[in-house]
Amino acid sequence: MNRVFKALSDPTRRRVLELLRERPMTAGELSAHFDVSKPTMSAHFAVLREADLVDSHKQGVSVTYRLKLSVLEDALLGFSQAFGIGAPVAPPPPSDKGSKS
Amino acid sequence: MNRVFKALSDPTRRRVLELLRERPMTAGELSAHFDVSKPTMSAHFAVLREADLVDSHKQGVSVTYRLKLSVLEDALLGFSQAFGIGAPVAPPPPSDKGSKS
DNA sequence: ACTCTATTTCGATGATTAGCTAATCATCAA
DNA sequence: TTGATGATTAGCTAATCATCGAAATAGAGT
Repeated sequence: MNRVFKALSDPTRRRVLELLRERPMTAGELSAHFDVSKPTMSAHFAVLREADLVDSHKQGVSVTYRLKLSVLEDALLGFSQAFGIGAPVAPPPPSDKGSKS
Repeated sequence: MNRVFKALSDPTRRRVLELLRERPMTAGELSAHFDVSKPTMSAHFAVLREADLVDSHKQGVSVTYRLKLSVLEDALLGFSQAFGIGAPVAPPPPSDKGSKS
């Protein structure tokens, strides 16, 4: 859990997570959004992987990263609750009937 | 906001915030909970102050630290919402019946 | 004015981190 | 097999960080 907060302490990594929120992306695709070298981005990815905030799988020649939302959720919500902040809404069931998004 | 996450990235500082959640405490009182030197604790306090997560005021010879919950709230909730996690707690205390401070 | 006590500031040190370039690995198409 | 492309590893530097002991600052009480 410390690793999660450590991972979140860098703006570049937070931004990566935000990008990944939309859709899974490859390393190169993600890197294109930042003004740093590929190796540097690769290191950021490693930190995020270490924290279990993303998973990666190789597809042919490229590596696709995917956000593990539940891990982020658990860390943030867990911490928030310790402070009485956050009566977290149940993430999975939007408890809405009929309509879809 | 980056400062907040940086501040949160250290376990000692997170623990300090948790202690402060219960009640305001003096620097010495807080330090007694940790196995590090006073100067080190003082540095941690400075980081928390920088992040605006606590405020400090001197009372006689000692310094009392108080958690600024709303700042922590805004940071955590703001970030969480960007991910669709957490429909946070009800908005801050709607009525100020204490009218203290 | 002196002397406690509480806290912070002042260097110093070892560890970690983000960044780079160059090199390497892995996959795929000729 | 060669060549091209995507990604990571290796090796480095500079900056930041957590930590310390010692010294400086600030009140309170004598």
